[in-house]
Amino acid sequence: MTLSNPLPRRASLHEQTYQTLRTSILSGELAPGDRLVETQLATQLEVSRTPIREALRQLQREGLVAVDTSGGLRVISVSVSDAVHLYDCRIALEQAAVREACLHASDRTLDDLQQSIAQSERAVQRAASTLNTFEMLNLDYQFHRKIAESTGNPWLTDLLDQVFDKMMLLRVQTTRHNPRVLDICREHRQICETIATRDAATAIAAIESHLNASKVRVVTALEALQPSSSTDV
Amino acid sequence: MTLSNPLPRRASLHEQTYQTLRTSILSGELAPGDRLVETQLATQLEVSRTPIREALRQLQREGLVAVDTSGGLRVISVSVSDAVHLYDCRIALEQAAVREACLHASDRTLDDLQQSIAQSERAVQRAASTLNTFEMLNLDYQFHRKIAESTGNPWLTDLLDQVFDKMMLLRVQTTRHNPRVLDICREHRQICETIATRDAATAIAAIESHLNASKVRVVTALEALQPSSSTDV
DNA sequence: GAAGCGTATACTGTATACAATAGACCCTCT
DNA sequence: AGAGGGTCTATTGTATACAGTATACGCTTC
Repeated sequence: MTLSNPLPRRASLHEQTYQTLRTSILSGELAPGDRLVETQLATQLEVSRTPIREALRQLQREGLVAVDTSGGLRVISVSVSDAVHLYDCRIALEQAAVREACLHASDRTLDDLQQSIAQSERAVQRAASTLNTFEMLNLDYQFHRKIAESTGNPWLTDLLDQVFDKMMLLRVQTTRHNPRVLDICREHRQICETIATRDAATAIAAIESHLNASKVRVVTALEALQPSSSTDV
Repeated sequence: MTLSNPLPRRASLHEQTYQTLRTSILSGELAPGDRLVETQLATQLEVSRTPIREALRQLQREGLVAVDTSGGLRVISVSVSDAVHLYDCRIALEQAAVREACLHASDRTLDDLQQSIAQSERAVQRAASTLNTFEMLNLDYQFHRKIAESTGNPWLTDLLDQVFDKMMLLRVQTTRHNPRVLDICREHRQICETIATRDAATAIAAIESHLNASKVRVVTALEALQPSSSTDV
């Protein structure tokens, strides 16, 4: 008799703490600019400071938190120019992603991609009034992430994850109304179809158009929030 | 009487430890596959385990070390397919970098870039027999990094830094002979000149050509080291 | 009221202790 | 000789203690 599955490993406290803090930041519960105080977090999460410190070091390296002038850590704040810069990075990486997806994605993967768009559409129609911003942004990024994954390039996926995290922060900072949900699903479907044709040039043009439109929308929203920033830019 | 400079802040042990470990990994002193044992590192660096753990968490998030099946940390090992994938990411990001550099780099910055190429050439000619691999790769990556910096996009620079680190690891793994040093400086000069013309399409073509040549060289070298990998790919 | 100083408290950086787990080594049995 | 079990040692995960630094608050002086 052989046992086919090893016993499940319980996630370490440090790992659980990391996930909790990361989700809290990306959902906006810990807001940009908030100071992260080890002793308070340790009390709230009912762990010692050790897993807090270790999780914060990882979040620091990810760029989601940064040291302030007094040595304390704060959630980063994403400015208009950050938004532009992040979109530039994103466009570069996602163009590479769709090009590689045209070359390497299996038919099975493309089917999965189509399925997940359909699921997103159904989820959005069923729950349009109850999905919060975090959840809807997650649907958006999950689509893009699946394309990256379909390239078989884990480094590309990891780099894009970092960009998506910061854009999540940005979008949480800006979104007081729902993104144009059905439009986005339609654009996703269009991108997926161009990938399925295996025509890299068309797919690249489609993703670029999609992201440039998104860039304009987000940057405009950010500038509307911060009139003084727009005059500085 | 006012004092114009604050007192210098000494780097924390955690920060010093991080830099030491990172340099040891990138120089090959801690080799790919080596296990990183907290207690031993703490003894060697004469600090407690705390700054070791914190530094290792950051290196883990950077992807330079990874957890093995038993929960211990090891320096990652970069395979042929990793090499290909990293070059794909690099090409995408560096094409964006040269395009933005054509748009945004100040004339002052371009002069600085030319100067640093000249310095590299002088350093290489003066010390061709004594510069080690790490130092020479550093000169190479410094050039590329300066282009990224000239875009004014800190996120792009950070993403590229991550890619460069892993390629440093890869190159340390493969380099038993000097890279073609003078050829690289000539290619760098050529890239810099195309950026100075502010012609993005030409600059993009130049960086792509440069990186594709490098990709072929490095992948070939890796495959030569690992004959079994080439049959698997 | 505002500014400056002193004190108390809170926070951060680091070392150390304890418990759980992994790995090495030795002994016994087949 | 090889396999299995037990014990010892080393390592990792986590909590706690201590020292240095930052911040808040209260009091005094102008």
